[in-house]
Amino acid sequence: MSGMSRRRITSKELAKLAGVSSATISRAFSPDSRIGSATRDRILAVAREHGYQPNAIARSLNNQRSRLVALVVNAIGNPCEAEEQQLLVHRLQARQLLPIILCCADHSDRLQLMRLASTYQVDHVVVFSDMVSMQDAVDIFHTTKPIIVSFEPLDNESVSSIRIDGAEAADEIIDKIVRDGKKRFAYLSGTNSSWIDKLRRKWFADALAKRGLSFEAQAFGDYSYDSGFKEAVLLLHRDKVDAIICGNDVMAIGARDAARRVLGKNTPDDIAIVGQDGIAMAAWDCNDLTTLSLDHVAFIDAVVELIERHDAEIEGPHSITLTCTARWGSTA
Amino acid sequence: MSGMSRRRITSKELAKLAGVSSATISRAFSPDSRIGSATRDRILAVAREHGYQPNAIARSLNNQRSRLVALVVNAIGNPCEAEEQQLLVHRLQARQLLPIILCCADHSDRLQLMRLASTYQVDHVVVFSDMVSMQDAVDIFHTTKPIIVSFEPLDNESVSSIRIDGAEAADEIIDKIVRDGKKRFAYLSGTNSSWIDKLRRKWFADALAKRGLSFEAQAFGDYSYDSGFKEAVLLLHRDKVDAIICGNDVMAIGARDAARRVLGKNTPDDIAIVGQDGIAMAAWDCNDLTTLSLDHVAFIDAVVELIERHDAEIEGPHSITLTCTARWGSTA
DNA sequence: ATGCATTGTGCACACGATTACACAAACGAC
DNA sequence: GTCGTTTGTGTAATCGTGTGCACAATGCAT
Repeated sequence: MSGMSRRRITSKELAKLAGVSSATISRAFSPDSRIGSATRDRILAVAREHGYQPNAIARSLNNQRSRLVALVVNAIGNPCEAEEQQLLVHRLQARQLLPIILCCADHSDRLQLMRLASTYQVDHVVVFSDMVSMQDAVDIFHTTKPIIVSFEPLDNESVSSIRIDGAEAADEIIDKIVRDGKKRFAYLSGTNSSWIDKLRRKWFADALAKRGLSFEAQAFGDYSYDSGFKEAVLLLHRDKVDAIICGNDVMAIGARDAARRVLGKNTPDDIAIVGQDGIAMAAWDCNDLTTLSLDHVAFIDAVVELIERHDAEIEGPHSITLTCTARWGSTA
Repeated sequence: MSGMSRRRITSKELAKLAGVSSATISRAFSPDSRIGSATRDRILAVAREHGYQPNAIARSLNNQRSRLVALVVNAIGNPCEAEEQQLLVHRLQARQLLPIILCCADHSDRLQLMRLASTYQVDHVVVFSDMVSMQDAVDIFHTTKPIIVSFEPLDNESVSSIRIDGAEAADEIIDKIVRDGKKRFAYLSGTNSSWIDKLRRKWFADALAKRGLSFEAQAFGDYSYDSGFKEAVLLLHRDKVDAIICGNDVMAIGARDAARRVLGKNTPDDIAIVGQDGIAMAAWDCNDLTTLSLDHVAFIDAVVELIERHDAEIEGPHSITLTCTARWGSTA
């Protein structure tokens, strides 16, 4: 417990101190290896005394297993992903896996960043971001056996994926809004054209089509409050819509604020606003959003299940489908 | 570009393919090493063709430098830290450093988690969380030379830190509220008793004392909207306060909602509510919070500066002080 | 032509662990 | 007492790079 020693002690040095060979040190730290229990106890005691812990970098090199997991995300701050990230990080930590965050803000260095991470021999890759092409991810991480991804289903033997189905819930929501008398719908996308965005838009477009309607206008934001606010002003003013389906909850809050503040219109009477994701903030009293909600716990359960399959070296990709539900607030 | 090769190619194999020794391969990838430029170009071409990239794990073992950075945080979702995390991650990535997230939710395994990370020979440690004692961090990471931390100043030769000063801004805010006629103040803490919480409370307590006032009540939340909501109900109802200083912005939003919803009181006339952090959400139209704001960019600049000093092996700890400012909204 | 500095490359070892193999000791069965 | 099995430990190779040292080749000045 001297705490002052600058350098980390190595297994060979500890071996000398304990009067054994370095192989025995290693065995003392591997639960299922042949070693006398007296020897193990003595070694662990000496190790504790000198603050020894096996070097995970060296172990990874030998093992061909780093216990590192790359998480590819759009952003850290944005709550639409944050809740899932938080859950996943906890689950990984419980399994003694360490998450490396790859934050892919702008396109230029996304690939370079992923290449850097692949260099660290990560055991798994979870792609949360809809900004990165799955094909790119596969090309870069092809060495790490199959890849765990989410959202985008890719016909590749080495990719497991999670599919999301919100068609039914979207239908319920559209049904309610149409019955409330709204006629002119707009879709406010979160990205210019990502796979997940197209999918979500289709759920609502299909529900409208079923009733002989379609989107009168479409706008593109960037998943942020500010973009929701700005685009909503245009949609309401220029396109005279009375219902806006937003790509996520944060933009929906921005749109609601814009309607109230700039045009003096209130939900749900003058205008209907719908979010997507079902983040905690959407349920706050000041927001009370109607939203197409995904069960985050179930989602992360699915991710963890895929990772466990991968860890157990079960061959072949696997696909899990989750269903969204409508969560009702006072905005639609 | 076959993309089908299961195993990663090694430097020795590439050496055979390029007709050189593995040492030369290594040199081809090190910018400042003695190697013929023709040889380097040829090697890089062959490397690209076979998808070779040097193994960072092996390099780290040899280098004694992992280029990994441990980020110790309270939570990922909570916006009060998220903006800083996001900024820092980008800055680290730009320096080719990979962040490992340690999310310290409950106390039980915090230390174990940090020990696990220290095993990976991280080059730097940034402690954002006020839930972990700096002394623990120092004990665990003492091998990674000095530690980069934030907030808690610790008298330790191996710890650099960032100090935050919000006394003056707190004084401004209290001044305004007192001039508005508020008399009974409460402080709503974010944690039971963390170092940063005590510090922030003191800024406001001092400002009150200067005017012959003090906190009439104190409550403890957990930095969440729900805890802000719940505690505010008690403070307003039971303790009849008319001003609440909150430990962060999210709790302040919860408190504002509680005042409005449960007791029908509005800011700033009936009651004053103040947040801390200055997150983007606080400025949203629906919130418009008065808050003690910290310049996140300046803060992360400071963190990066400390990391750079550390990387350059400049000896000795260093301390940087940042000043908060008052950001005015309609809640106080 | 000789001496010396510079450049380019290979050899071999180090980094710190894990693990197949070998071997000694202990043990039980007959 | 002998053989076979189990148990515990050491030896040495291995994981994939980086790098000090040695050495050949080249360039340049005299």
